[in-house]
Amino acid sequence: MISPPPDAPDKPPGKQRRRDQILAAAAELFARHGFHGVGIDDIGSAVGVSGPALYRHFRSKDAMLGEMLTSISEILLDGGQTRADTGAEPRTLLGELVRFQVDFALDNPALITVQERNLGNLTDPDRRRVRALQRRYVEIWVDAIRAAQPDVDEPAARAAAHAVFGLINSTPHSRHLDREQMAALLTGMALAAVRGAATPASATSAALSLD
Amino acid sequence: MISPPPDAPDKPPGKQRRRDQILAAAAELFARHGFHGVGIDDIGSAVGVSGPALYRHFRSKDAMLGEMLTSISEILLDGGQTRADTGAEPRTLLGELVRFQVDFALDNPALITVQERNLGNLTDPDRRRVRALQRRYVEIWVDAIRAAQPDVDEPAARAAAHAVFGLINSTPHSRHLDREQMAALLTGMALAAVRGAATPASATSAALSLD
DNA sequence: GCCGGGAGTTAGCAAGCGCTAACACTTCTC
DNA sequence: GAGAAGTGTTAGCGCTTGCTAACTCCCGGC
Repeated sequence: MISPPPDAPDKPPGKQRRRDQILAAAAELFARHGFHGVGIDDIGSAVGVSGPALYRHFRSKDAMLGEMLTSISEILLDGGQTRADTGAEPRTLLGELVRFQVDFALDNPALITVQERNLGNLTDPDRRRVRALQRRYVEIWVDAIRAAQPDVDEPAARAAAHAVFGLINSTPHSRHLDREQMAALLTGMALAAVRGAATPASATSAALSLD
Repeated sequence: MISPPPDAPDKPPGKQRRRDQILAAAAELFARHGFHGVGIDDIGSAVGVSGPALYRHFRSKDAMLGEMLTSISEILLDGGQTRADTGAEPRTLLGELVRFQVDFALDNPALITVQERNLGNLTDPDRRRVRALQRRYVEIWVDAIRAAQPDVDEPAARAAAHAVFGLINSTPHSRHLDREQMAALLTGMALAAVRGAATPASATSAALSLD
């Protein structure tokens, strides 16, 4: 499920594959039933081993969720950062960020679902780590939005970023379009929504008027 | 001898108040920790009673979630249906629907969160009921979107509706604006997003161009 | 003044949970 | 070919969970 590993950590490659396989299965189950709704045995049998064998690869069930969510956050932050570092034109950068988030959400629906729903099930240190990474990712978006639309103040841009995430991450809940159509639709809607975040007071009446 | 099974929501008003109080507390807890992450004792102590007292009001913990989610879905469907029945002009109706959903999300963040995250924890019959109600609500939106923008085909309109729900329901995750500003921002973004759902193939390039 | 039943209490059960212990088998390495 | 390391197994522990049982208290109606 994890499309590209963030980087190849200096672990034995065979063991790393097993870990990833377990994490992918766990992500699917966590997404469907929630963290506490999934047992160790469920995860084990999903990868063809039974129960406690997982403790050869992870210290605890909490550690699985922790590693899952930190790796997602690192992938997103990394992807966002490299795109921001290109110094592209504001509207182009915004389009790139949207595309990136859309692609990730479409390719990893289970991971997106887990990240949205199970942040509260992390241990305190893990949650702090993930929150910090997420905050930096949001900051990239806030800067990009404000660069493209200077009339949006910072709190509004932050709220707008979260709203756009909600829009894009709605992917797992609707599956009636093929991938390319869905990507195009979400990209178009997300960019339009960002434009709609400007001058929110008048946006409503403008939207209600006929064009 | 054995007291009657308490599962009739339309009974004495005093008892009804207690039920609602319990459901509100449970919603808050379910939203924060997930269904399986909350114990009967947690819910009880949140309303000032301890543990098994809740079984005077609900048949089971599953029944609490079931009643919670069905009542949300009924409220949303009802609100959507009455607005659709006014026969208002398409763009006006769309604005009304957006406003309605925005208000509900801003006023009931815990309920919105539970509905988004804990549908999978329902019993099978409850889930079927909730799903049916939700489908009818989405259908109202699909019709409204297509009435306002006939060039959007039905599957795209359905996906767009889900995306707009994701946008609006992102409310619980961002709390840096006051209620009115937040409502205006979300309304503006949602309506812009719906407009952006038209002609998705060209929307991306259009959005990337300078205005 | 009693009494029937709604609403609460504590004790405790059966099941399920995460996790450890002890052991078995395969695969490198020297 | 022996040992180490890695990956799996089953048995079972201690704890928590949802829920029931048995009992108490309060309160309105006759």
